[in-house]
Amino acid sequence: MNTEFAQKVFRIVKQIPKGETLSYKQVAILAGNEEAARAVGNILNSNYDLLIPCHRVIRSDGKIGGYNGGARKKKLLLAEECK
DNA sequence: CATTTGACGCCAA
DNA sequence: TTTGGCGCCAAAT
Repeated sequence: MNTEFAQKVFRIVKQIPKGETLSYKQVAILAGNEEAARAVGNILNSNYDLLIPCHRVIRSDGKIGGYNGGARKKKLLLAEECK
């Protein structure tokens, strides 16, 4: 990475409270690039950081989207912590 | 260095 | 409402 954008993305996603979910677009906006929703997902995927609750980041459509460990697991994980 | 890829998003049929 | 297609960005090839 080494890019400010990626850094912001990580910081933001890390700060997502338990039970909260943000869309890639929202993260992109908070990161400073509203039109970088795609890049956000790409960054999380390329830099899967266990310190980052990327499972809290979903699509703006409300769909789960993708996940390194499987979208299914991600959904279950969210349901479990949102509890 | 140029091109493709991909965990997205929005608009038009 | 469900598809398809286009546009966007950063990272990987």
